[in-house]
Amino acid sequence: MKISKEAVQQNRKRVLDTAARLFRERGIDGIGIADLMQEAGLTHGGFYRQFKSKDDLIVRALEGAFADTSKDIESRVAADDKPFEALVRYYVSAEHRDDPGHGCSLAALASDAARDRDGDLAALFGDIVAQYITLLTAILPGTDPERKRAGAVSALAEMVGSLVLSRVVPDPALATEIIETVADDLIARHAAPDA
Amino acid sequence: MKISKEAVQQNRKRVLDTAARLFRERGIDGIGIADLMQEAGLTHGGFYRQFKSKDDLIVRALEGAFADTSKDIESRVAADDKPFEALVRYYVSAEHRDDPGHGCSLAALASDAARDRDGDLAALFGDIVAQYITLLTAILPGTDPERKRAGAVSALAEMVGSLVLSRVVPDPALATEIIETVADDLIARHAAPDA
DNA sequence: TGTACATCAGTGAACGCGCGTTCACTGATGTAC
DNA sequence: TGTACATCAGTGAACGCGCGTTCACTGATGTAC
Repeated sequence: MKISKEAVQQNRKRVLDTAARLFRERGIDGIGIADLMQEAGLTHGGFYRQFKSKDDLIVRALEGAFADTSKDIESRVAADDKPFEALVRYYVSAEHRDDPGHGCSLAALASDAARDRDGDLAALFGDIVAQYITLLTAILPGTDPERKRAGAVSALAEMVGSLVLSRVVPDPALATEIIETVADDLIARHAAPDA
Repeated sequence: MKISKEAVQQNRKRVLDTAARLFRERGIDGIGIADLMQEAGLTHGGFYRQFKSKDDLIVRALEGAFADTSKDIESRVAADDKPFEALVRYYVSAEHRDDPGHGCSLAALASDAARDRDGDLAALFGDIVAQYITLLTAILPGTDPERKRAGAVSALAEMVGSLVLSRVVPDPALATEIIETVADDLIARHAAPDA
């Protein structure tokens, strides 16, 4: 059966959102087209009328995932008079750690993306890193632009690293210690403008 | 043909070393038993006389990988009068970034390991994280044990994060900036004992 | 506005390939005498 | 020390399964008149 134009758009969006979540939760090789389409309420046969290939879907879905995360972050940061602190508390948190499907793609898929260096995925992740650094540079307290950018780079590394480590550690006490220590450390370190 | 006991041990070690390198270079799903055995100079049929399954190999190979990395680190750190600085320069370096096959398993496979939370792999990675933190706590300058441990946790997050980010970024200038900024930042931050 | 028909999003069976795993076989090793 | 034989690491073909992808088909939509 043919289907209305609105239904087509809804279905496409549902597939993209489902993919964005499942790729982050299970890894790119951890979810197949058939299962993915079923979770989106469709059958696998129709997939190739919407996307050129699985690789095509991967890039489009993760572009969407990053756009969503960015919007999330910007709305939280804009509403706060201590934007850097707000960002850290949001990013370096048990909630973010425990919900990779709706969190930062960088932390969820970085080692996968690092492996196809020449692909579109690496290009996308490179852009994501650059945008995070720009955002962090903008909201870090301080006046010296060079020091702010350096602070942004090392803050991003520490944020992403803490999430990755906290996710890999099975011991809940250690996982919690990592999150709390890093969040406190980042906030304390950047509380005052550089003197 | 049967084979001498020494040859058996050599073959087994060659398979383990090859696996440890290829898993880190290509990811756990990025290398199959047949290709792996061929790279080790054998055929795939004999694999199951040495290992129970691919999962069994994964854990044993990465145990070996971590033991090798530990030995590497300890020899460099012991030979230096500024052990923390030596560790950072070794870990957060372009050489380490460009040779994942002989580098830290945490940075190479963290997002993969994070996904099978209940498996033996997660247990192993949890131990690795705990050991890194213990090592860093021991070699960090300072006297307050609590502050040293907190410094170790956030230093580890920053080190692992910088490697992961630097590997995912295709732009060489940005990749270099990440490595250099983080190494300098960590060393500067921990140059003096806590006051 | 109503009717006839072409379009095409989605269905479900099928294909080909690569992977982890199994198995009958080989022949050098190492042991028993 | 030398000989006969059992062992078993490694070989290569084969199996079963899941995956990405293709394709003939369906039938509601949207268009042409």
